[in-house]
Amino acid sequence: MRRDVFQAIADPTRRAIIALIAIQAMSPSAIADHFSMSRQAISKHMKILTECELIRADHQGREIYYQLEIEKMKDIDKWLEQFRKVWETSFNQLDDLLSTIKQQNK
Amino acid sequence: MRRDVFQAIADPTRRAIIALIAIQAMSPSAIADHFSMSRQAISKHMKILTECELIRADHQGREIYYQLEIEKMKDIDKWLEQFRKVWETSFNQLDDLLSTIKQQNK
DNA sequence: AATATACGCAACCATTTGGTTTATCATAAT
DNA sequence: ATTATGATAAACCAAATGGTTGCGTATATT
Repeated sequence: MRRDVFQAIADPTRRAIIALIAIQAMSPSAIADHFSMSRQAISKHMKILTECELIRADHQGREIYYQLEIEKMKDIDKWLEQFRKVWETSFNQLDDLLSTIKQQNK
Repeated sequence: MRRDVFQAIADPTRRAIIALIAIQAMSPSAIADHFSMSRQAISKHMKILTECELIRADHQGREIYYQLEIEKMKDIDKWLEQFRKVWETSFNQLDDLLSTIKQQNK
């Protein structure tokens, strides 16, 4: 059972959950109200998100407030970093220019 | 069959492929040499990456060179944007400070 | 003390995923 | 013309995924 950030954010429901609790910590039931899905299904998503440490559980009485672990989101950013170098320089435009020249010389 | 960037990068092999061809366009066979996996399996990954427009096929004779569509990678960056706001401000440190104060007041 | 609420776990199920092997097709080389 | 090479497609399979329902348990409420 693979359990990393990338697999976690692959599911659209989980991405929506992340966006929800980024604003404010929420209980599973409260989250479930936002989806047409059982509370148990949400619980499973919360488990996956917890396992890859994208969220943290904060027990308060019989309720559990899940909070986004924003630090972990940076993992995605870190992975993107290598590509950001490419798209921030104008390599692409340069490529396009070069192939245009090649075409013209034919 | 869902086919979006997030589902595409969920698989570690596909992430490795993306990193490979980011440097230089490559044929499926050349890519397959980097993995202990059949050429056909790589082809399937290329198909998925193509379907979500993360890569582009460049046919040259009987070979196909796959190239990263760097623009599409920005989709991930765009999604991250909303969270970047959170981690770039010092909300987290503030939270930590507040809970420390709460602890001390007990 | 009895009841209601919030939650997670287990068992189950259909579908998807990620690989395999075999077959087919197109281009290149002999 | 024949053979070799590069690639996809199809059929198949085990495992993972994403949901369900039913149940047990802890905490609140009455």
